[in-house]
Amino acid sequence: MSMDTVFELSPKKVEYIKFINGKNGPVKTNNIAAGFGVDPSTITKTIVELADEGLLVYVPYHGVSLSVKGKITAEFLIKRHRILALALTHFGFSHEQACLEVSRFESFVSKEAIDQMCRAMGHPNKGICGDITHDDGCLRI
Amino acid sequence: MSMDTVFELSPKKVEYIKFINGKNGPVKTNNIAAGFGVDPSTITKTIVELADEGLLVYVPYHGVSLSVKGKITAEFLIKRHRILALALTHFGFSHEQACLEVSRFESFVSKEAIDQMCRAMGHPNKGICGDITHDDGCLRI
DNA sequence: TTGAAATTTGGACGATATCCAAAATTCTCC
DNA sequence: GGAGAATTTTGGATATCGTCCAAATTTCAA
Repeated sequence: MSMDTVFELSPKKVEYIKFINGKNGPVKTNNIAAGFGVDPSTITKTIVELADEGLLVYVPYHGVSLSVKGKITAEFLIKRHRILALALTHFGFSHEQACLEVSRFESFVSKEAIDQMCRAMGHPNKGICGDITHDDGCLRI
Repeated sequence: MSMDTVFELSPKKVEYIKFINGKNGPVKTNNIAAGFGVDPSTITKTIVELADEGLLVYVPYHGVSLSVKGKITAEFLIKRHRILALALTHFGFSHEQACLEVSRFESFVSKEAIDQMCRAMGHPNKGICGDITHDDGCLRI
């Protein structure tokens, strides 16, 4: 996964990363599975992939946490969601409508586009489903 | 395919429908295949699916044309692209940047969202890659 | 009419996401 | 500390999407 494609996660992976980010400490497989109404084995398979991509620290049978890279990714995913939803409110969308609509397509929007929109909106701090933070979303180790 | 999901076409199908829309008369398999740099058999398989969905009139070995439903769909797809690209220019995107970015995610944006954005922009007639037409995108037969 | 070109068919693959059943592991309680 | 319960993983299967290749079919053109 190159620098440019770091955030090209599938929609489901995006949701899982955000879910894990919203929990404290290691998250159990059944917890995620229950959160999305899917079989635990589905979660196991996906978290193994996310761990292989370096986004999760996975201890089999004990749960997952975000790696540093995963945390930075999660922060970008949240910012992306909030910037896009905020942008839609500029077109008269209600908060719910904006959130719902953005969830349909956010996974396919590039970091460059988000940066541009963020800049154009003057780096807003208030999103419609939470605050917006402004690190640059790039991982340097 | 219900009324609500008429426009839930995959990204590739969206591209193929737009491509066929841009040609006069029946379009040959090799023409589409060359346009996208894929094997002709890939096109055959996809156009059979689009014909099954009622969007194309397909005469094996002789080419495809848009059905009435396909034409209306194509017009919506084009409008969606142009409305979204125009919206991005409001955030400082260049025309090329906007077009390119929209092509990443347009397939996942609902008709309702486009209607809302179109309304908010005052039903603009000038898009950035062509004019915008304002039928309602619903097929009634 | 016959060989070349175009097209379709059938089979395969990889990626994504899902399920189920069986095996493995961990936990809990006595 | 052990036995049974709960959790998790593994392995296999399915489905969709988009793709390729090789072989068969059909059409076209000289």
